[in-house]
Amino acid sequence: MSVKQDIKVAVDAVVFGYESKGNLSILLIKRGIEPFKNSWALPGGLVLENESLEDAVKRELKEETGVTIDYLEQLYSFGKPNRDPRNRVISISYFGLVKPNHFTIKADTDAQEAQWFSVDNLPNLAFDHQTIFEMAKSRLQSKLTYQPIGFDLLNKEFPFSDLEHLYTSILEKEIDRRNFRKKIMSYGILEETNKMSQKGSGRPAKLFKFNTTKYDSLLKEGFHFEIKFV
Amino acid sequence: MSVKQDIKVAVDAVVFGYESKGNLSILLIKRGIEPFKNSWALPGGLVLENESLEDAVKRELKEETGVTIDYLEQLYSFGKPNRDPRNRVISISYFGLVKPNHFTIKADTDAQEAQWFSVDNLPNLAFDHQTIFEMAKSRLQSKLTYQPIGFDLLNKEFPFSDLEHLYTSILEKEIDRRNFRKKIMSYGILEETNKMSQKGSGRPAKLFKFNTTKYDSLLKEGFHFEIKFV
DNA sequence: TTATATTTGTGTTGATAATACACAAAATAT
DNA sequence: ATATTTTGTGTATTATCAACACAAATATAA
Repeated sequence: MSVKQDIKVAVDAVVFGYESKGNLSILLIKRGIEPFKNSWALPGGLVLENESLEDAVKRELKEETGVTIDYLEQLYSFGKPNRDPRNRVISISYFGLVKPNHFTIKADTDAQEAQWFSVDNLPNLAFDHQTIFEMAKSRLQSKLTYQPIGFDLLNKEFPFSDLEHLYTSILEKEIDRRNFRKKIMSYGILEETNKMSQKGSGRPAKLFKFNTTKYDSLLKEGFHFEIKFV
Repeated sequence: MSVKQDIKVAVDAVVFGYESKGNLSILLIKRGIEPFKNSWALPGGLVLENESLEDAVKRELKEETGVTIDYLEQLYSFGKPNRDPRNRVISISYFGLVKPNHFTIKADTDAQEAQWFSVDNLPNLAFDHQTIFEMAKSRLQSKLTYQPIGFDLLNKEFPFSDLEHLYTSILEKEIDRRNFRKKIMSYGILEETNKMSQKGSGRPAKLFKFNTTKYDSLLKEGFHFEIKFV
């Protein structure tokens, strides 16, 4: 019983960016063709015959947005028969993070419009992209608590308070600043630089950087990153 | 630049079963055709045009093994260009659990051979199925610690020690029996029956059952299941 | 220039949860 | 009847979590 199968395979990416003072955004592109022409959608597209899924996402992101991705992992695969009105398309979705110094959009010739949208002010999204976004947001929230991915949303050097604000705004919870700092510091994965933050109203802050090497070596010893809240 | 895409979409399932005293197994089928003819492989196959991914897994499992699944979730999608030597096939893999009273294999007319294999004595697997299995095993190990899925590997009523052995053998770690029991009991998700285990050499044990309703209501109050170890 | 507002930086204490630890009771097998 | 296996249970110590407030450094406004 061999059935001729005609299913298209696409990838889509939910790419998060974070700016100081609680502004979490994702990258969207404006569709140039039907269906959902002129709607906003997640960047992505069909996988080519000879590229891996991850290569496909990276290529599409480059073509459509020009943004350099700092962290990428597979999210989930969506395959309901009618998620695309034309024909059957299954989409393997990816979860990405971008540091602020990589925010700049330079779309290729392929260029539809690409733009950052604050997550709490999203336009209507094409296809089932709203569902995909929601899963990505919830993945982001839960990952923050057991993996130090927050640092992939901050520049290499950052004041400690940026990390605080990142956690409170993304998890939508208050934290005790002293306990939070004590906890993070106790892990020894932050390295103090001798620089200070410049701008800003208030006392200047020391800049820290995340020490990847240290984190990796701790992992090998069975270290377990975990941030719980009130 | 529209490229004609010809990629096949398949599903595969890593289905775990657990028997008393530390025997963790997965379901495999013997392939009837090339490539990898007569090799063992994960149950699965091509997705039909009009069925969802999850329906496809369930159908394949029924056709190929006849086993009733007690827990099913998506695992990961594998899409390297040459994972199938014939043509490009991406596989959406699933993670399943089966209670002992559903172990019996009754393969359909479709029937290749199907069989349970102890996880520490697996044959060589077709395609990249070894990789898929390893990811599933590691998912099982980590899920055990933060979600009460162990109960989907036990019959409805079970002696407490079955749960103990399940944890120690799957996580390959020793536990303190008293502390483990104290912890699980403190959650109030186990209900005591008035039955006792019969067979077995040693003191008979009370039988418990997992109270799904209670667990669900606790979840709503922000309850967080967690089992840590030495 | 003085006062006000904003943000950074820091310790201690009490409460809660995790860990370490051993032996008697009930059954089966010899 | 004796030995073996498995179940069932409590306490004391230690580590972690949670609650809590104020001074120092700078920018802004009066």
